[in-house]
Amino acid sequence: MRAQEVFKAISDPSRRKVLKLLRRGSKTAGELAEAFDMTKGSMSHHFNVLKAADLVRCERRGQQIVYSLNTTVFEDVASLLADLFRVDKRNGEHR
Amino acid sequence: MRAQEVFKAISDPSRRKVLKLLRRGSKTAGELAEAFDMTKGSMSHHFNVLKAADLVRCERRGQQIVYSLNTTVFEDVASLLADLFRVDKRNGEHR
DNA sequence: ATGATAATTTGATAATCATCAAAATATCAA
DNA sequence: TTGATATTTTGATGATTATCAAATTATCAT
Repeated sequence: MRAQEVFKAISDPSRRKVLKLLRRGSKTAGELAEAFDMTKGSMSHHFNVLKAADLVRCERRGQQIVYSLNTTVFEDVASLLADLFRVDKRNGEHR
Repeated sequence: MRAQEVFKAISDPSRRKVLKLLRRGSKTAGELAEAFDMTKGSMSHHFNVLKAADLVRCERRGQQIVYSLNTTVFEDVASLLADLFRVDKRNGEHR
């Protein structure tokens, strides 16, 4: 997993909203786009960022493309965060 | 806690490196800056972003300013992430 | 007060990012 | 194959961000 791509992806509020919408189950690109006040082109850009971070999966179903949450990445992100905040007990405070 | 500011803050590799350096204990602005290939002014900007997100605390000690990790935010971020990925069991998949 | 050191702030510039409108691709249905 | 629908891709633009150099603030020591 690329920390860079994951953190960048979730740093945008629109993309976090997409993730939240997907918690209830998969949705088509159009259904997701309806929930936003921006063009489908812009939404598609956000989908790409989320895909690059492997936070969502997508699958074509006829004319539409169905997006779903990739929950397997969650553990990776969680441990990465834990790592970031894990205090090293061996060394003390600054003098 | 502001999700926006926290996620933006940790989306930058330099700032994540600062957090990692602080795991071992507090450090002065100068000590932190030494570990990077950029001016102290730029580092100061990054410190400000981390402070705005409440990820670090700082305290003046004589001529220097000592930064330290604020671990209390960690739980907030963790639960925010968990929330983001929590799958809602009530509703099924997309038809 | 003066000079030295540590750090921040400011103003400018270059790079990245979000967004839009329009064009392109893919699938379906007639 | 033609038209309609769903989505993505492209090219351009404005906004945000990272960075630097220089100016500023704060503290200490003399």
